[in-house]
Amino acid sequence: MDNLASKEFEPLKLENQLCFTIYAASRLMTRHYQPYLDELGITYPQYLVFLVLWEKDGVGVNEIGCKLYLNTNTLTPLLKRMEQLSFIKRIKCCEDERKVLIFLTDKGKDLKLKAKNIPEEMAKTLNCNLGKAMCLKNELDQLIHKMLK
Amino acid sequence: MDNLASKEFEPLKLENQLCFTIYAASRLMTRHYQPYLDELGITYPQYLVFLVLWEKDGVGVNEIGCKLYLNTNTLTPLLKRMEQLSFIKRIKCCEDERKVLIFLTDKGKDLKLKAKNIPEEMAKTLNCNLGKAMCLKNELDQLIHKMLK
DNA sequence: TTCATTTATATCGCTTGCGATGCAAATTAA
DNA sequence: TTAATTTGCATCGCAAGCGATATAAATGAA
Repeated sequence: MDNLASKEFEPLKLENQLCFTIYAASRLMTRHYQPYLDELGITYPQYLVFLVLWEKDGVGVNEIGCKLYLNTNTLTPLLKRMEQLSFIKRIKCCEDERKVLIFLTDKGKDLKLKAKNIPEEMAKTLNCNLGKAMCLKNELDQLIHKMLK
Repeated sequence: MDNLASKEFEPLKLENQLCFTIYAASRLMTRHYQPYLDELGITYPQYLVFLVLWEKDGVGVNEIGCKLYLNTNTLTPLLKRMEQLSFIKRIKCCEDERKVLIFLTDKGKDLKLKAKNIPEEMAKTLNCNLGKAMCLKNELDQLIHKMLK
């Protein structure tokens, strides 16, 4: 890290941008998942919605949004596509007619089995040690926490 | 990190996904830049193109794409919008008529001065130590390197 | 030279992502 | 109870991203 010691650290150089590294890592990660998700017939953001629903379904749109930091203007069309693919059902809540509850269909539930090995595959292909990955995740979580304030 | 020690580490849990953390950090980072970029009248991906061009302009579309890991199908419309805003000029290369060289206009060059303090502002608002940030960046660069192979 | 291949960029269609806005149901205040 | 406000979701419009495909210029092979 000569850049740190050197007096000519250039803040506007691309290679010094943490933000760009995160941005690039995110897009490359999505690409890296794609072949595996293609097999399941889903996209990466849809995969994230599944991760939420596999833990607990019958939740409102906004509850999914809170967990993924996504607004309804992104989620509504995304969820409609997932419904079109019959992975989920969108059902109006009886107690509160404003709410739309999201339920997994059998097809959606079954997908969990097919997805089971994806994290392992990722770790393998990225030659990624679990401890190190969780450490990196922790650093990023701290950054996220600062940005949410 | 009890998850690491515990036998019930659930690979499909959202909170255990490094990929999601990177994805979330990327989007939140873009949001975090937005007020600053709004002042300049540019978007975040456009800012990245500027970072490339401020270092060296008169480059081909593909050279920008290599540095940002973006393809021409993303860059062409993006660069056309930047030209519409008269930040850049797209000029056919004489020696090789296939190439389109991207040049900054004066307006585009002047923007560098206005952007000068953005990295510093970011570090400040994120309460981010330079050494730690570069360390995190280094970790992510290693991950990126694995995904590019 | 002529035709096939490669290279550089562009076009098309689709899915995010999100600001601005709309709308109906629920809640609160008066 | 009635009106104002809040809440939850949807719609619209635009800018990325990107796979698939197209096109024209350059290069290479015959």
